Amino acid sequence: MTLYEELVARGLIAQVTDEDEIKELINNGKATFYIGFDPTADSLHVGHFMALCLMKRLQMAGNKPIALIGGGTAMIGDPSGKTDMRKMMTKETIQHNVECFKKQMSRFIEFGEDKAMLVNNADWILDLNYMDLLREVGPHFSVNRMLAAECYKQRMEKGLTFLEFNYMIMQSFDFYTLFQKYGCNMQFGGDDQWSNMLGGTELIRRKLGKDAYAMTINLLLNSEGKKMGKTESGAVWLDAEKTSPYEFFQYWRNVSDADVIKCIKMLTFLSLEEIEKMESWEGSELNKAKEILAFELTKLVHGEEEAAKAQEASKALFAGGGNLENMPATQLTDEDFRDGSVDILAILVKAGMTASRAEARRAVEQGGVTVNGEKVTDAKTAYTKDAFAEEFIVKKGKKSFNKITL
RNA sequence: GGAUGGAUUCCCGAGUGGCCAAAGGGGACAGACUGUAAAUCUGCUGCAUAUUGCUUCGGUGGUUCGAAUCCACCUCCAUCCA
Repeated sequence: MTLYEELVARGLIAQVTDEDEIKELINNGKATFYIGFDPTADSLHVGHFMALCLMKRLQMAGNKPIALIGGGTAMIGDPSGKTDMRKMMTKETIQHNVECFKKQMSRFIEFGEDKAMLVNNADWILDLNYMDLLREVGPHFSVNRMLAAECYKQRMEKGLTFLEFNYMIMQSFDFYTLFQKYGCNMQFGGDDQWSNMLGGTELIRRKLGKDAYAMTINLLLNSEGKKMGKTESGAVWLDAEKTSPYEFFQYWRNVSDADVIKCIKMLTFLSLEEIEKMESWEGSELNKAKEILAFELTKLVHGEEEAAKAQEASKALFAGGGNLENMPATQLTDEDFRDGSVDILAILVKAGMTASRAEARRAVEQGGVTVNGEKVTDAKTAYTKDAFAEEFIVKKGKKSFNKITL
């Protein structure tokens, strides 16, 4: 099976500019391709992870990857897929994020001579001269056509500033620059990047009369059509400090039936034969597939050891028995004790299980809180230090656990 | 620059002087049912040392016994005209 065929089988490919040519290039390791990552936060998320996996797959087939960090484009903010204007980030924040991205990326992709290359578009975007740029690339963009692009269409109702409007031009300029500097002939990205990427291939064709190609991968959407990798409290981060391996594991353990196989195909490196077997699983059997998904992903992101720990903790909590060592834990301090005791509400808040005492009270009143398996019915229930000498496990709802220690 | 319409709680959206911590829907959270899934039903949804107090309807001032609601100025957004 060729690489291209595998990508298709995994449901990764969304759109391509020239299928035959792209097949020829990537199957034979002749592509030098880039994927852009705008440092909009201080950690990568699942979407980035997918792109990095793609990079790896292509690299294994002999293609040359360039990871581009958008230290320059982040100054503008990509309007694609956004309904509202983005807050402008300060230069300091962007710089900080760039550093975080670099660190995290090097965990997934090997950079160096004859390996992958890491570049930052701040290096060529920041020093651009407005007039020079306008004269150089301006004539090659038709405003009429840009406005018709899908990524701007959505914004025509809500409003689009000139700043954001320029994003496509800068991204195109990136491709144009990499093409000349490093012979980069392909760009990959999420499907929401399609119009921006086409801008680049067009610019290269018009300015240099050469062909460059673009290919987008499907966004990871759940069966309801929403982007995956998001929770109520924000994105599922790859940084263990922001999303613990346990939380990360749980996120994937809890995907809905309809999405498991798709996630395994798109995100893991399990062989297609193995996945094919899982596709016949039905009903509660799918739970096995979810466990595999959660374990494989946690392993890729946090390493095998952390994945095993997370799995163990999850088993202990949900199936009973097993090792409780690795469940989320909270340590109380003297300040948490008032007159020698802490009440249950304070514990829930301290453990981050509820946002406020009022919310904690509601959970207790509705019968959603247990301590060591016993339901707490009175919100005034308080504990002295002695209570924490033994194991003290609070459970809120069905899935939220925390071990409380002194 | 001009005209018009807007900004309400996590989101959408009602409310045009007291009965407003603010309808309704969505989401989130909790309960039942289940498989750590989905669907469905029920409850719940500003905060707090809690028969009360405090903060919140874009911002700042003002009118009033009392303002999300009235007035002034400002900021931002949309549509049309330039």
